[in-house]
Amino acid sequence: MKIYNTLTKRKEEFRPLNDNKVTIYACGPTVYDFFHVGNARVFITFDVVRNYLKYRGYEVKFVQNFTDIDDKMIKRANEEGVTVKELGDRFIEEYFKDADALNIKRADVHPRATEHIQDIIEFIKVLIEKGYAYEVEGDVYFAARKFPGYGKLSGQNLEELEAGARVEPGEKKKDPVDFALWKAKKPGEPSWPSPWGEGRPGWHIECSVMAVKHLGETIDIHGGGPDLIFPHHENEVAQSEAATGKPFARFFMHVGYLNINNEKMSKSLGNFFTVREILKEYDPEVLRFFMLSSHYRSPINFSRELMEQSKSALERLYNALYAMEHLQNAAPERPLNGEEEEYLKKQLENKNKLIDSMDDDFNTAGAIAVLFDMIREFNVSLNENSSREAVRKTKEMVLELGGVLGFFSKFQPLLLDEEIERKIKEREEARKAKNYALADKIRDELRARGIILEDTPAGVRWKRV
RNA sequence: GGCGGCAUAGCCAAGUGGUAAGGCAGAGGUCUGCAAAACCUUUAUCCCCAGUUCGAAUCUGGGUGCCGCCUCCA
Repeated sequence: MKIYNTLTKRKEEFRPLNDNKVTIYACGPTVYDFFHVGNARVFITFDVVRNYLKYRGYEVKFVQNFTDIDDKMIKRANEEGVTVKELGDRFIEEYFKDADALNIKRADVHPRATEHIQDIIEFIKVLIEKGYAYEVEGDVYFAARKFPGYGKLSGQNLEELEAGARVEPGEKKKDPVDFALWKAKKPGEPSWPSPWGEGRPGWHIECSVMAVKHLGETIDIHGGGPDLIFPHHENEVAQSEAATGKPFARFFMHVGYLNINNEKMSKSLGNFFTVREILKEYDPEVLRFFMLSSHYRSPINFSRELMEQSKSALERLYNALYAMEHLQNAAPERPLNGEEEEYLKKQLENKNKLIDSMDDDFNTAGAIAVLFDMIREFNVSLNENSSREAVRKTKEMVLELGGVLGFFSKFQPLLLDEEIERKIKEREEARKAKNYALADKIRDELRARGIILEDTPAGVRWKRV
C-alpha cells in the first residue's frame, strides 16, 4: 500500500520497519477545552488509518498523547480557578466522551506529558551532553543550527526561518531559531525539580520523549494536524534524531485543514465549533461520514448544508442494511443459483476495488463510493426470492468494510421490544381489513418511537431512525 | 519576501495519459391504500491560453482565482 509522506512530499510504498508490526504516534489534544471539529478530523483520520492497517493484517501499536502542561493549560486553569492537573483530568474525561461518541477507539497508550517529566529530563540531559542543547538561567534551549537536517520536514531553511523568527520577551535564546526544551518556573506556574532548577517542559519535547519511550527510537508513522508540520514536528525530528542518532519517523502523515466558509477555523474569527456542540444537532456518524467523504489531505469546508448531505447519504447506506436484514429473514434458505454466484462475484470485485482505494493513501472517498456501488448492486439484484445465503454474505461484507471506516456502529438489527412487535402485527391486521386510519395511526406512533415502517411486496419492513 | 497546496455538474467529491466514479439536491417515470424505500431516465468535454502526444481533466509552460505555512494553533 501507498502512503503520502510529508518528509518526501510523495506517495511511497509503505512497509513497516519490523515485519508486520506498525507503530503509530499521533499528536493528541491539549486538554484545556472540549475538542473542536478540526481536531476531530485528525482523530477520525488516524482511527481509520489504524483500523485499516489492522484490517490488512498488521499488528498496530497506536499511541496518542495528551498535552496537559503548556501556556494554554496554565492560562485556562488560572481563569477557571483550578489547578492545571484538575483541568487536564477534566478535559481528558471529556475527550473520551466525544471520542467514544464518534466511535474513535482508544489508543493503546494515551500518555500524558506530566507523567513523563522524569523521562523528559533524562532526554534533555542527553541533548545537553551531546552538545545540542544549552542552559541559560534555568531555561534549556535546543540549538537548531547544530542539527544538520533542521528544516527537512517543513521544507524551510534556517536563513528564511531566521527572518521570520522572533524572540519572546524573557526568552534567553542564543539564536532566534532555537526553541525551548525546558522553561524555568515563573510565579504561579506548576513546576518540577530538575538539574536546571524548578521548571516545566517545553511543548515539543514531550512528543519526542513519549514516542521513543512507548514505541522505540524509530516509529513507522507519525502525524497530526497540518499546522504541526512547523514548528512542532520539525522540532521533534531535530530533538529525537539528535538524541538517538536514528531516524525518528519513517512516514509523516498530515491531515488537511477543516475550514469554515473556506476560512481556517479560529477563535478570533468566531467560526469555531466544538464537537460537543455539533453532536447536539447531528448524529456522530454523520460527522464521521462527512469527514471521510473527502480525502484526508484535502482541505474541507464544514457547513450545515454539507452535514445535511452527509446525513442523507449515510441514510441510504443504513436503508440498504435494514433491507438486507429484512430479506435475511424473508428470503428462502436454498443453495445459490447461477445468477447469485455471478452477483457475489461482482460484490467480491467491489470489495477488492474498495481495498485498492484504501491502499492508495487511504482514499476513503473512493472507498465510500464503492460502498454505494455495493448497495446498488444489492438493491437491484436481490429480493425476497433470493437465496438467504446471498443476502447474508452481502450484509457481512458491507458491515465488515463499513466497519473499517467506523460506520454502522448504530445498526441494531434486532427488534427487542415485544410491544412494538405486537403493534406491527396489529397494523398488518388493520391494513388487511383496509382500516387505513388505524394503520396510519400505529405507523405514526411507532415513528415517534424511532421505528419506521415500510410496506414492501414481501411484507412490512422496519428500520430505526 | 520565502515555501507549499488547490481549481472536476446546482452542491459535495473520486479519478493523475485512453476518452468523466459515487453521493446530495432537482426534473420525469415505475411500484404503492397513503407514505417510505428502491429502481429507471435526465443534468459536465474537468478555471483560461499555448504546447507535448495517435490520444490530456490527467504531462509541460504561461495566466487567473482561492487557500495555507513561515508566530500559539489540529
